[in-house]
Amino acid sequence: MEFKGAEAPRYRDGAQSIHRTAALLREIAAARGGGASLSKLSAATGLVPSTVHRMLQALVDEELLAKDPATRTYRAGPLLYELGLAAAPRLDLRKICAPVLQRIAEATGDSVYLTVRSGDDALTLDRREGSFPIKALPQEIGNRRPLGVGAGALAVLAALPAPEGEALVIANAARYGRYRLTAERVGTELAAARERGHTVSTGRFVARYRGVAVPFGGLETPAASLCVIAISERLKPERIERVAELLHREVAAIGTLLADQAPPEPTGHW
Amino acid sequence: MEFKGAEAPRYRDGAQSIHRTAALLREIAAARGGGASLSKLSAATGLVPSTVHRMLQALVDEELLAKDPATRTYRAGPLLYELGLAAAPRLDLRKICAPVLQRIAEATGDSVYLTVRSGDDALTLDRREGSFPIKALPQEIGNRRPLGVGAGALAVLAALPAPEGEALVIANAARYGRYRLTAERVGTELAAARERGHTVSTGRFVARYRGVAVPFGGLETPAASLCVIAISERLKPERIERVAELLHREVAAIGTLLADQAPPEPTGHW
DNA sequence: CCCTTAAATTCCATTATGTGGAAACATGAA
DNA sequence: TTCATGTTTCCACATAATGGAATTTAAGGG
Repeated sequence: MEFKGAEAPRYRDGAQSIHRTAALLREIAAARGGGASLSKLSAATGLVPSTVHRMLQALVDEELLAKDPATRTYRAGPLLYELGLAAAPRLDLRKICAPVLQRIAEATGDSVYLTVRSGDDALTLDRREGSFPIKALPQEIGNRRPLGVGAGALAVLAALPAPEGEALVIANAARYGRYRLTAERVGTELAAARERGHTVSTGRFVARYRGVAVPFGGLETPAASLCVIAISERLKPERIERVAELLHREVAAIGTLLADQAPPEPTGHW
Repeated sequence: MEFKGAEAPRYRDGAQSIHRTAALLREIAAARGGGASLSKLSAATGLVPSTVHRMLQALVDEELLAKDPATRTYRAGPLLYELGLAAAPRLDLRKICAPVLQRIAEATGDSVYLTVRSGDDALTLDRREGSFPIKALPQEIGNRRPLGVGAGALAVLAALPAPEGEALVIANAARYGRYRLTAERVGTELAAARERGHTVSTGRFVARYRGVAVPFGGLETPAASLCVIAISERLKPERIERVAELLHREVAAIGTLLADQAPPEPTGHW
């Protein structure tokens, strides 16, 4: 058995299949909207199509994934939902931030995103739609992308201590190409974001939308960000500033909410 | 490689590892409270301990599971939660039933459970606590057990067409031993439940609690049940009848809610 | 405390299992 | 139609997963 793709086997023992399976699952959670095709998954994981096909079939058999026969795309399946129920987080950031998202959506009329770090990825943890008729919904709840891709995911990086953030940019270097980015570029943006206190999306990947995000957490609590996204015309420079200020105020509010909540439980994840 | 346990390889191709992994994950979701130990998982899956150990380690590496170092038990990990987010169900039974559970909890003062079918298992989809100080909380959200074990899971069976229900009892025959049950016994209880319209737990597995459940769904919508659980003293025969009537009324209410909702989407799961 | 038992973990020779190349088969575009 | 792209099946091969045995660690019991 040879390796086709770039990633050398990062882990030790006889568990290649489990690591490959996990990589596939994460990759499927990265797919927007419709789901992921076999060839996309093959390219993204560096596994040959026949292997991916066989694995996907087994995962569908187990209902970990579901296959749309019309489009031949794969998406997260019922068993994943059910297993997720059993993994209720200790610190339910989604619940805690729900009223905050609501408030921002009402105040701005635009879409609001809560993004957190998960390993090398940014994860869309929650979303609220604003009242403005043209919805900017580039991300679904549960979607993943490399840290640094887009305003929300860049702000998550900015929530981390600088050395850690930069290390993650390096770690993700190989993945940025798919988003028309480079590690250098992300590094520069990250530094700029630290200066400014907020991020603005470059519109490099999704042209018609623009986003503003403010980081929070990163030490006791997970690195995260609040992000407002709208069509570009609705986010001209002067409004960006106003939205950023609003987000900063709400981040402060979350800070006090978290201080109340978080009894430093030794066990486990957020 | 030989097979130690009872189950012969149910699936075809070169995907043993994926099926074993899925079995492990399901088994961990079956564990109450603290989590599952390696030996329990080994026994439950029929895999030798060294194999289970290696797989669990890999799953923990991937954060699909988390290990409590103190008790050396395994439970669902953060990545499962995150992947579950991406698998939002089309028909969100949990959301739809939320107000119903709330109402029942307030009316009875006892714990209320929403249980659904997932393959050969019953799955605790949601729970609400009543005001009575002694809480009957034998199940956590996300917990699994074989269909037929306990009032709620027996009522789920009763929601299915009789032949299908009986077939599932046969399919689960080998698993009932762990719950001090037999397929015959479950079959009898199931028949009785169909007569009566509701189930009452025998208290065979959890002695100090008693439960009453009423089935619903099973055709267009997934087989499910509403269940009220309390300490045995609070569920004497005459109160059981009154609670069962209340549950029947609420089941009817769900029926109309579902009729409004469910646009028969061809794709996928509930 | 020490002794016994059970469970968890590591090790490693063996081979069943997963692999990936190649070829067949679909699908959709021009 | 033909061509190009993506999906699926097939199968000989060698790697990766396996499980028995040995070792280590923890949990009781007296």
